Amino acid sequence: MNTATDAPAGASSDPAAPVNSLLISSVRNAMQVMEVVAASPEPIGLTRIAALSGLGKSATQRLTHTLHDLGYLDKDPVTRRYQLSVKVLDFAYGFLSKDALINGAMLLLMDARERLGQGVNMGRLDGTDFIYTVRMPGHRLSVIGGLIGRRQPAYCTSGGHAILSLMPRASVEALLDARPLKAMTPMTVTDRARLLELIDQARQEGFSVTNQQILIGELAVAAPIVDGYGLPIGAVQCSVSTADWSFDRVRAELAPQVLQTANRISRVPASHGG
Amino acid sequence: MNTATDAPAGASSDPAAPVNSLLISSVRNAMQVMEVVAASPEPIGLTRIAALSGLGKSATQRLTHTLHDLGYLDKDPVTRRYQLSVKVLDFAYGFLSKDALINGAMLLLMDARERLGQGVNMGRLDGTDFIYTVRMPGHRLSVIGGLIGRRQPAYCTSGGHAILSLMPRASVEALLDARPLKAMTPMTVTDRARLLELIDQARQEGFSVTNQQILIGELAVAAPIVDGYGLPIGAVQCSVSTADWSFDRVRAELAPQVLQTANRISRVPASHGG
DNA sequence: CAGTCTTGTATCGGATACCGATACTCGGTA
DNA sequence: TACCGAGTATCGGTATCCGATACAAGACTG
Repeated sequence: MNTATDAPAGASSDPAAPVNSLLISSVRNAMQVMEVVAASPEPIGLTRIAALSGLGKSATQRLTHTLHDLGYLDKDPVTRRYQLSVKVLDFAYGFLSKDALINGAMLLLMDARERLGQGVNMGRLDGTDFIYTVRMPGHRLSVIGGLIGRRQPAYCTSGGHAILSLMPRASVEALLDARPLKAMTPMTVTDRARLLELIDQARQEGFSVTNQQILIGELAVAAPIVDGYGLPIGAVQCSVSTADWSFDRVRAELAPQVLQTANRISRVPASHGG
Repeated sequence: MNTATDAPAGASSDPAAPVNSLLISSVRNAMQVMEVVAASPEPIGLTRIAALSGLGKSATQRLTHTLHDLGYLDKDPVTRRYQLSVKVLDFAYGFLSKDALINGAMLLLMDARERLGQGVNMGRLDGTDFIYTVRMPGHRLSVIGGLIGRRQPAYCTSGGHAILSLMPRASVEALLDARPLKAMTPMTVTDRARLLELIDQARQEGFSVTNQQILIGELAVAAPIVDGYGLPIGAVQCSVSTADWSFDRVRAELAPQVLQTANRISRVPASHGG
């Protein structure tokens, strides 16, 4: 019974070219489970994983079992809840260790931290998010929770503004329209036009300073890193507390240093894909 | 308890309990692909992935396609080679952000870095490896390549010795026997008896100092972190260059501080699973 | 402590969708 | 031009997932 007429129904609707390569659903499902577990703020049980991932209980059971067996999920023997295991750091290491930008930037970031006396970070755009790839914590607690892989919506981070400032207008607008602009704090700018202004300003000045957009009491400054063609591939970022810093002082004292560091990284020979 | 009466060889084979839950092979395969790509020192093509993972070309094609489509693999449009994408950092963040030990230790590690004037790290055991979970780079280049997720055989790292020193003798021997003791440098101790001595010494002193076991020119010192039951759950580690430090000076000046830091972390209330 | 609910574990069979085999496209090379 | 190696695509058989279902084990109620 060759279901000749039965075109590739289901999700992908492109009638023209649903070529070979449909997705392998179990992989999709397994990754879904991994993401659900990763996103859960605490160890998570089977039923909950099934609910959040939209998979059936049986499927979830086999998936968790498989992932546990492969060593990617730890399972509390008494509560039977799952969480990610250390093994996922292998992927992080695989990524970090061969990313040219990160390796080229490390020393310059360490230098910058020393000169600034503040923690500095590096990150890049992924979809509509700004995601941290390097964190150099400063001398004091300051920005705790400074972990690699943290994501924040690009529109409300200085790093996001810095990168967007060197992207074509159309891409910027597409990103802003891609999802609703939610306020994270009472200070968060969610007005589309105002955001475009801020991004324009960042383009003119070479850096972006944001005021408590993500977190009350946090000022952040960032400058874009560019590749050989002048396209933005990341940003250097530094955040400080309003307890110790004013917006203007950040602009005057930190911004130039952050900008300089970003420029230096941009010039590191093989930092960019080219 | 499956005492080693007669383990029927072959694949799964445990005659008693081949219960439900066999592994989902596509997931196994997908993860295999991810690991191969992660382990490859440079972007890697389809054929090579297939060869290294032991999968067929068709299967590999669909797996890479799927993983690419899901956003876990980046594909160079011209060379058609794959590498891990930033997205894998989501898993790292998912793990790091909810690991109690890491969160509890962060501030103390920053403190330690400041007091020592040296970079400090934290890590734990995973299988036979010591794996870094926190890296606080020091003021100078010193140990570059200091990336999260890096693995090293436990038997030739100070962190490994520190952790092993508080494990039951049988477990230690099992670990040492689990795989051949290879020398990473001419200085690497690969004699089983000698390793046991070093681990014993670490137990007595509370810390372990190693001399160029992994890398020529690198001295390292580490002390174990314990949970409420006195069981080792990680180690604080610090490595310095033989250019600036002697073995004895590390013992005299760094070891006590490292030990103290590890003890402090051990006492952080909710740092351990309990 | 019995009843009830919720969560995890297990089994089974049918339809699905993986994977092996095979062939085509495309660049680079001799 | 012929050759070669790497990536891409198609197709069908059958191994294998997943839905449906039922059982076991705590947790909470009354």
